Amino acid sequence: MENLKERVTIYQVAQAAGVSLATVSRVINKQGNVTEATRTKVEETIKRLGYKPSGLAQALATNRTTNIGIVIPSANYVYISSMLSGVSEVAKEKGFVLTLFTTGHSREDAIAMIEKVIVSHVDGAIIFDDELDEADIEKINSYSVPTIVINKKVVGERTGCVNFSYTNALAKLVQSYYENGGDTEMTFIHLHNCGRLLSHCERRFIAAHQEIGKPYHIMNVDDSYTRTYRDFTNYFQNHKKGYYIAYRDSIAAAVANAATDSGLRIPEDIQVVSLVGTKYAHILRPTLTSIDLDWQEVGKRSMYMLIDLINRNLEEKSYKFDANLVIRNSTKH
Amino acid sequence: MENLKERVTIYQVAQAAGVSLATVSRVINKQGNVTEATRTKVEETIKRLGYKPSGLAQALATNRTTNIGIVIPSANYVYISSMLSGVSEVAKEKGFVLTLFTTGHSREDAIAMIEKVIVSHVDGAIIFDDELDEADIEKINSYSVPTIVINKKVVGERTGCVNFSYTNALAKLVQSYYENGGDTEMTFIHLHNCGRLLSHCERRFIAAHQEIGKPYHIMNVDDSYTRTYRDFTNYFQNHKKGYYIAYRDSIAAAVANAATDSGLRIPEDIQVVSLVGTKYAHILRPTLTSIDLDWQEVGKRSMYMLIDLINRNLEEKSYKFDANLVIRNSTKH
DNA sequence: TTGTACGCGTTATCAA
DNA sequence: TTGATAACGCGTACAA
Repeated sequence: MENLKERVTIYQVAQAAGVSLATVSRVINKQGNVTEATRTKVEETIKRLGYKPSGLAQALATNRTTNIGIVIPSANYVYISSMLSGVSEVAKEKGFVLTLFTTGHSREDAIAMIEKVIVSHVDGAIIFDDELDEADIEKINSYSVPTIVINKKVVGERTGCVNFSYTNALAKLVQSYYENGGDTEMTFIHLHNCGRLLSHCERRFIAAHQEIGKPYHIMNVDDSYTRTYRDFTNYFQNHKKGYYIAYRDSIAAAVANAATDSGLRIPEDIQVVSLVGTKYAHILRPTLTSIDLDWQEVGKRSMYMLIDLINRNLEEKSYKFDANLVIRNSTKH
Repeated sequence: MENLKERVTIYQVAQAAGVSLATVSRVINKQGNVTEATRTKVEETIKRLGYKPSGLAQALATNRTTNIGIVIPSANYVYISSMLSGVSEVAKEKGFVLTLFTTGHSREDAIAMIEKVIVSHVDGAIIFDDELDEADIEKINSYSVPTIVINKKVVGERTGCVNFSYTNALAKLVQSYYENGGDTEMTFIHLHNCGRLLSHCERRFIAAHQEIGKPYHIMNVDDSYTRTYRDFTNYFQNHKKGYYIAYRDSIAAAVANAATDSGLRIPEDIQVVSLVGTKYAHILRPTLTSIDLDWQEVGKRSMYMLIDLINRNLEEKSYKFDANLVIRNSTKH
């Protein structure tokens, strides 16, 4: 209420400089039609009074906030912060500021965040949250805030999207595994409530096995390095062979470390794959076979597309990133 | 300009509901003094028209944005995003939204961001950027936006701070190294332009050696896993022993991996320490001796303090986190 | 080149 | 319980 009470307004500047507030406004916005004399006079008083324009009032008057809303899961995953970093870099370059809307695991929460985005008057939004379905996207779209949706195919007048070929890469992985004489059954590590990307992969994993009539396993684990490490350490007491597909590097590392620490060899006894690979996939030892994607690039591209969307010159409203399977030391092939 | 053209205003709701806009405002803000009949009537039209209040106009009228500005380096480090994650969690719990101001490596850039923070009318700010000095903090303070500064001792009427005991932990590390019969010289890995935290540590490292009259090394490296790995791989051709102190996990891992891949043993030949340890310090193999700090907790605490500061009931304006030296497998002791 | 007056979408203070 | 009306701080046609 009172934390900004002494804010200097444009009106006070005008008065102190002996001009009208319109003139001050012109000086601020560097519009022409101001004498060099008055310009310097105004600028001097601005300095002297320590005047800063109110972004709020400017935004209200111009209907532009130079704010971009970004909706992401609150989970502190490396690939998410990489993406954010990419978005942030481009936003900065283009003079935008990012407002963060983090979602929890529930759909209600995600919807509540969408509401906040609408209320917040952002110039555009990037949405990366698996809980939202098309109806929700429709909603934000109906308020005509330009939106780029990540990992969901949806385009519209004011909507574009960025997608990945994860499931294809995964299918290829499964296929080549058996073509190369894979002998033990593959196990997909299921995490509860970990979003659409993972569940799509799981479905594709199952489908790929059904197509070729091979048996497979699904295994439930908590989304935590520590607990997964503990669970697999127990598990490896009785299981000395296996091929495990984990969601992300930390989970895969938990499996790999549990195996190594249990005296099993990678990849001879145990093979591990990380679905969402980050730079840690090649920093960790053994290095992890993973499906790689430059998430920073995903963020950048999304932001570039959003800016084009805002300026109404986005040609291709859909973009697809290739996720590449990179074989490293945690698998035989 | 036109991306929000069809925004429904409170006035239109009032007209459609056949009441005055004051009444609508009361309904929105759930203030009493509204008949149940008119309340439902208004709420119905709000639904029907899909009205959403404008956060901008609300903020302008109330002088409260429910936005918190957070100034952080653009570097995509794990500890920074952990911190951000902590801030974000508390912000969400308390009904605030985060606006991100990322700074580059230059001081000018950091100052420009401070300007933006002031313009943006946030209710408070958390500043975690090593480029800023006290004069800059003074400045933001003079605009009376409540501020929590991380990693810089500065308190004031509307300013608090959160600090760490990194340098103490580092001094202890050096001391105990020589007490335990450390034989090879210690090498501090210097990164250019990597902020105050690192340079403070470096100074403390040097001082600790000078106090006990021991020689030491400073080594320059780029702030990148790949390049550091490459440089050390070359370096280890001619150096078969050493104790290296790196800024963060990735850099330490680069040294450790380069050593291992060059056929050297850790910790027998090469010892490595990570200054800013994150969860990867114990995921990586060998596990890294590091100075640990719960950065998420740092973020949380900062946000809690900021909220208290905003509400004018922050008792202790300075808080210090203990950074703990954790010995793991990358060092002998 | 400069100033006047109105609009942006709310909240809040008074009257009614 | 309601409804005018004045802020909030700024941008901008239009007039001077």
